[in-house]
Amino acid sequence: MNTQQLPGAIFIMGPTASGKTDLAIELAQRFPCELISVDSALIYRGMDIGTAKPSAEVLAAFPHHLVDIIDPVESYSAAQFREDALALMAQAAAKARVPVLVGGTMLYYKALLEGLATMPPADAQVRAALDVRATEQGLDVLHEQLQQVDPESAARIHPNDSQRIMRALEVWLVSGVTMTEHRLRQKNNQQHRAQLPYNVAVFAIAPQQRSVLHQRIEQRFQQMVEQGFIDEVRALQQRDDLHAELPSMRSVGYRQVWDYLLGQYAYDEMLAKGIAATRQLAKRQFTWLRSWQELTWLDSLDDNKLAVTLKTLKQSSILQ
RNA sequence: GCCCGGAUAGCUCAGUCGGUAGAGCAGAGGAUUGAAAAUCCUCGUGUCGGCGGUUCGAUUCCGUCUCCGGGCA
Repeated sequence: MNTQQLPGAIFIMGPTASGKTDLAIELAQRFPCELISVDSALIYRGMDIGTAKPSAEVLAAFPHHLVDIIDPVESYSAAQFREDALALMAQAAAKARVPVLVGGTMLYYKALLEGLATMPPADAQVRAALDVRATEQGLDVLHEQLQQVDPESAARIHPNDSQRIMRALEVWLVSGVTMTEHRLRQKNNQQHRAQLPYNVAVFAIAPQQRSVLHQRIEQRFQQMVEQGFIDEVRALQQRDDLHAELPSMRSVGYRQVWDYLLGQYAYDEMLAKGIAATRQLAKRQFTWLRSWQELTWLDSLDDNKLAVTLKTLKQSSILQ
């Protein structure tokens, strides 16, 4: 199949604080498109400052899908994202608008592009039980059990990787089928299934110098604090249904401010830890980006990046 | 001015009964299938403050100087 007959789609990836949103908006000003956020933190309502969510004004002028879609007590997933994004992309294409996926949650892009095995979703009760066992018996016992039921997953997953050990056990407990088997079935089906039915242009935007990104991250964190980030977290903490273990409250910055408000460390320490956590996030995002095939790199500081982007889009026939 | 502590990795500090040193944090690289802003793995040579002395050998002991704490005047 000739990809150029397919509807176009644009991915704008990049580490945090690289200017992804600005580029997306410049595109939205120039041709009909639908902005779809690819961000595991922007989904939460009431988490605005610390997630660097575009302002209400910007969102009103340039609506983003998948922003403010759930409450911080709830959780989302790569699988839900895939489903939501596919539906939104189809809607956009039906209106002859180009879907522009913008954000830094790289697993979401991967799930969208490559699909996921058909495995059971998270099961709160099973997870809670596994948590108790991990605390009482130790992670080793869980890893040993995984070794018994699914040796291939056990070999792949490090004995310290609590989250993956528990997920692999959860999949087996809930479905009665090992994760290895689920993934095998996916692999065998994949050949018969269509790829993502879009002609996709992938961009990665970042400053060329890591030190520049680090400066931007530090500045932005300071700004967040000046704009009332602490109060935002305090309000979340005052709700009696939120706690530090929730995915939402584990987000970069929120976790550090949460602990600071509990008196676990001093103000300066909180700042330093919040900034460091953001730098570490950016580093992990770079690891994903480097391993990505076929992407066009844009320098955040390059004044011509919009022109480069438009040229690339024309070359790949996404724009006339 | 005198007395007592300090001075070791980017930061906080441990240590070497004399054989040139190691943790945490930061940083770098990697992994990543329903929590992913999550979770996890790997990576540690630095005039051991300067100069001199003792010694086969000093970051370690001695002297002296500098700087930083604290105390006494």
